[in-house]
Amino acid sequence: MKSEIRVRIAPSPTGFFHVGSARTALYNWLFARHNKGKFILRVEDTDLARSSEGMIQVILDGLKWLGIDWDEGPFYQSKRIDLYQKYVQKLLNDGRAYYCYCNPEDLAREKKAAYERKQDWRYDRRCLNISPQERAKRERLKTPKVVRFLVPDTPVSYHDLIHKEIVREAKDVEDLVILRSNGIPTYNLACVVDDFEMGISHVIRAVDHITNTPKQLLLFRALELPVPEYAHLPLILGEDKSKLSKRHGALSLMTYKEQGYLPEAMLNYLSLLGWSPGDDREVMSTREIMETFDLSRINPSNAVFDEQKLEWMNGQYIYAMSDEELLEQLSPFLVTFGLIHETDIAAKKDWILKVCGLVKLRLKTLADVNEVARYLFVDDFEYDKEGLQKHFNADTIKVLQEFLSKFEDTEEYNAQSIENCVRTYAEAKRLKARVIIHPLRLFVTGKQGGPGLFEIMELVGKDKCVKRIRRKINEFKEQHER
RNA sequence: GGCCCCAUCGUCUAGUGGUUAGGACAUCACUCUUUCAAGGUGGAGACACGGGUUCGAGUCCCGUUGGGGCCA
Repeated sequence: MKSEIRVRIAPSPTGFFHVGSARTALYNWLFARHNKGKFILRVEDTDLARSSEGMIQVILDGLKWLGIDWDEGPFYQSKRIDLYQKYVQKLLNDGRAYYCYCNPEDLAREKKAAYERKQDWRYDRRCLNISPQERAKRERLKTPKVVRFLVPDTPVSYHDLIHKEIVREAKDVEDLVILRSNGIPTYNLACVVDDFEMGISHVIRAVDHITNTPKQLLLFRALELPVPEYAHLPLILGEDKSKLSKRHGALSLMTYKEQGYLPEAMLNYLSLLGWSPGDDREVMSTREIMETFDLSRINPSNAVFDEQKLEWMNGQYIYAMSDEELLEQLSPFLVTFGLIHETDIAAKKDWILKVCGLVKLRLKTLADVNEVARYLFVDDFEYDKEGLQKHFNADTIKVLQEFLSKFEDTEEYNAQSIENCVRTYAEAKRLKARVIIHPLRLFVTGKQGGPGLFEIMELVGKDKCVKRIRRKINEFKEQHER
């Protein structure tokens, strides 16, 4: 019987959760759910100076938004320092680690100088065989000391689930620090201890950690602990093709939420960035993705985040929603853009539902509603400049003025009656319907395009339509009477 | 400077020795429409390069180039 699948994500709280970290979380989660395993959340916050409650919250919020739930944790490394120290002590006792009294600034300087001379630099183990007298002296002077791992002189190799065989020569691994002078463990040590303690079966992380893996493997071996499987995911790159970082502010997960992207669309898009189901499916439900997901179908090469495709995918999801669902998702945006008061939403529900049906196809993001449908809600909207050039002239003003009087006289008021009114008027005047429709649309909506004009006018309401048309007519007259 | 990872249309990808190299986004044209979108149809667009291996390489091996990453 196969033992339980247990995976984790181990983000460090930087106050920023970008789509790359989100994708790593997603793949771990998909893998766990697909295999009926456990997904564990662990916060790597040993770098105390840089983490805070708020920064951790950003990550939790991001995961919750995407609908990624975890089975255990969050565990905080900052609360497990004693545990790590115990393991460090064991390595020390076994002669697999040693104290190093070197001044970090000195080493950094040496290293920098070496790089400037275009030379490689590795720690030379100068503290490994320090004399007892020297050691006593340093201890007496309370010289800060770190613990270094004594890297064995054997090559390390392992089978990466995505990259196949990976081999690393011992000479290419330096004696890494595992415990800082302040008693805080470094990343690699804490990671190994936790992966063991938490029973992690598969470490699925981004490829920028691939160089840490041999070090961790050596640590596992020295500690005589079982080793998990490894899968190193390709990186998500920004448009400049560099690794995602704080610099790519736009690629913060929550920015997408604010811009009106749906979590399902984001999840779907992210799932396809580095993985594919093997056939031509693209728009897939989370369940479908979960069922199909397989580590063996991950593409090893880095991928550029394509915002346009995300937009397209989001549009697909919006279009697939029912009017009721859309209303729900859209409401906060309507309020934010000042299109409606929160308190009026319930009362106007039926009307908004109709609006949803009308604009659904034209929304790529929820935030697009302000641009696409503003005129349906409020009177202060912009008039398309090019449209005005085309239709804001004496001829159309004359036509619309005549039309307006007919229009005001109509008794019934719905899309059908409006259309009848427009078409009978056009026929009577031997005009093509579009000669009226185009300027009419511009005057009522400020736009040259959009949903069917008659449906729009029904939703805007007769009074407002009349008011808007008249406003434009008067404006024209004022400009030309002088 | 050392080490590591990667390499199919602009972008995301399918391809696992024999394919007219397939799909999606974006793009262009046509179509539909009162218009804009969406849709439909069609077009343009890729195996980085050089050596091998093989009857036959996008597919396997080596090198070059390019891109990316890591080095408390």
